[in-house]
Amino acid sequence: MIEISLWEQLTAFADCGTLSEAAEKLHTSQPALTRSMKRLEAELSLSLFKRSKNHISLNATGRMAVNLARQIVEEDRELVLRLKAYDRSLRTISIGYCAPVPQMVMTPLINNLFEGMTISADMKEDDDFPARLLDGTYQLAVLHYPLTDDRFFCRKCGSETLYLSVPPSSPLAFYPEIHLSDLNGLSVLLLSRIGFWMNVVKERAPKANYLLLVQDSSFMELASHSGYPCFNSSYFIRRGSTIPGRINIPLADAESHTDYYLACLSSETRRFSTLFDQMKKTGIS
Amino acid sequence: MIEISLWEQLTAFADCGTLSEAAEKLHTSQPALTRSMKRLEAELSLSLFKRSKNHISLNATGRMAVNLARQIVEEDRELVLRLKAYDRSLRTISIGYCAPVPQMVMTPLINNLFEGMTISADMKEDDDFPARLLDGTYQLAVLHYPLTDDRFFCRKCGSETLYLSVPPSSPLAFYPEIHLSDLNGLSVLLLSRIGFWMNVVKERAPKANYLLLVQDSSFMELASHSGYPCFNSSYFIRRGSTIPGRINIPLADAESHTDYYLACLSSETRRFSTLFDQMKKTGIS
DNA sequence: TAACATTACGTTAGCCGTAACGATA
DNA sequence: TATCGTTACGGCTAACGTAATGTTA
Repeated sequence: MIEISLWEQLTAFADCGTLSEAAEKLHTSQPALTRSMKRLEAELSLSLFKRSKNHISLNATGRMAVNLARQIVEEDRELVLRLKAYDRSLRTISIGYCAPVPQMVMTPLINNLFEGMTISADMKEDDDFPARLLDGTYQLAVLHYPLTDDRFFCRKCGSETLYLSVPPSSPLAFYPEIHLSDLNGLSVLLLSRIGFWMNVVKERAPKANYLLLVQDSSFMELASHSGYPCFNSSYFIRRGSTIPGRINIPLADAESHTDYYLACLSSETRRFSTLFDQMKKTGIS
Repeated sequence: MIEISLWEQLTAFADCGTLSEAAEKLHTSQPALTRSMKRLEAELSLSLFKRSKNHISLNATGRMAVNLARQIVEEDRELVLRLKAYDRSLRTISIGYCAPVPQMVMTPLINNLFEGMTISADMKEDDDFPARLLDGTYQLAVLHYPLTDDRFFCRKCGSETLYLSVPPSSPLAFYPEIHLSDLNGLSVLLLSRIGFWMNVVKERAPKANYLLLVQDSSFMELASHSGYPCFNSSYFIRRGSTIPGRINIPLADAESHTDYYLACLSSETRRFSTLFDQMKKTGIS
């Protein structure tokens, strides 16, 4: 069995061209390399080099050995990385959220159920969530569309409806319902981290002037003290926590309502079964 | 960079279940293994084992590590084998012959052209010769059918016709030509190593009683001193070296005549170009 | 003469095996 | 009490670095 370090020294020599240079690169001495290469040849019972009195170079077998050595050295390196990634994955749960409300609802639940684990949450458009589940970036995903592929376990876990929030003084306040396209040309307050909702509103009202706010507090302040329309959610309205002095007007667009779906890999169904159960009971609404 | 020996010791432990048993299997001591496994964990900065005071077993990360370790240990082992095979392939030319005459003609040529190399020759039915060229078992093949696939370089290199050889006293001697099927029911002398010809005669005269002889000398002795029919070849007849006291009768079957084709991998065309040239000039006939 | 590979040689660090220890079933 | 894993310790060898040697461009 040939040790990785020998293969590594061989590839270093191939990269450098001379033993001296390779020795420097490897932070070792030239004689040490000479001996290693001889040891390698001895253990293989193969000649890998053409030697003249003060020059050494690879022969055909040696060149092939370098090709193979590069592979196994790289594999050894990757093995360590994969193992560390696996180990980390045992201690962390990464979740992709397509919208803020599911995260608000689920975060305390998950912290409770998987105590001691590191929880990492992403919020973004959920186009690639299936791929992220497959490649292990996420262990859980909340999407606004169901996954039917049987590599996944997927269940509906709630729904949410968007409303337009305006002061009673606003011209929009007189309509019984509003189309998102009515916002074109208007300035609209919007939180920046709202996942797939961002796509919805930008697609339906592309010509609105969106005032993007990173912080909730800034958003609330502006919403409370200005006349700009903004969005509210059935989740907050249902809980009576609306923006002071504003009314919520239904949106006519079908896209303003969505169902949410919780998904994991089929192979991990059992690991997350309690979470799925709880979400079925409580649900997002 | 983790050395292969450490991975190897890990897999040995996984196979054996206890360090003591693994130590025995590896012809080393138990404390040595304890230290190796601790060193492995230290170099990875990962915990791979659940330890109680007098028991040690793999944790989840450890089990994953074993899976990966098995792979790389196996790859290291295979690397050595592949390298040795490659080295040997540089010093040897393996040739598949579908019949004895091409071998007789080409052996001196090849020994001459590739002096110092080990020449290894196979003789057998040439069904799988293309596959053998592709997988590297053969560098050259002589077939009785052409290869049109452009992964191969293939040229006609001669032909041969089979005759029936009988004493003048034989009842068969009166026919101007004979069908192989006429041999059904008769005893026929046959050399055992005749490649694809064996299939030809056994297919055309399946009910003949073939007296298989391994050695040329035995065959010649019996052919000279018995009345059993046997086969002769245009190659020998053309050179006047027929069996004493026998006549050669043409065979009516189309299969009694064949063309020979010399083939190598397209990628090796240049390496063997001189041989192809010489065979084009001299040819088998 | 500068750069390179190899050989010689003294040193040392790392690994091993034996022995002792502690824990468990 | 037998088995197992860990720790301690002393010894040894394999690999190292320095220095010297020889060769080539």
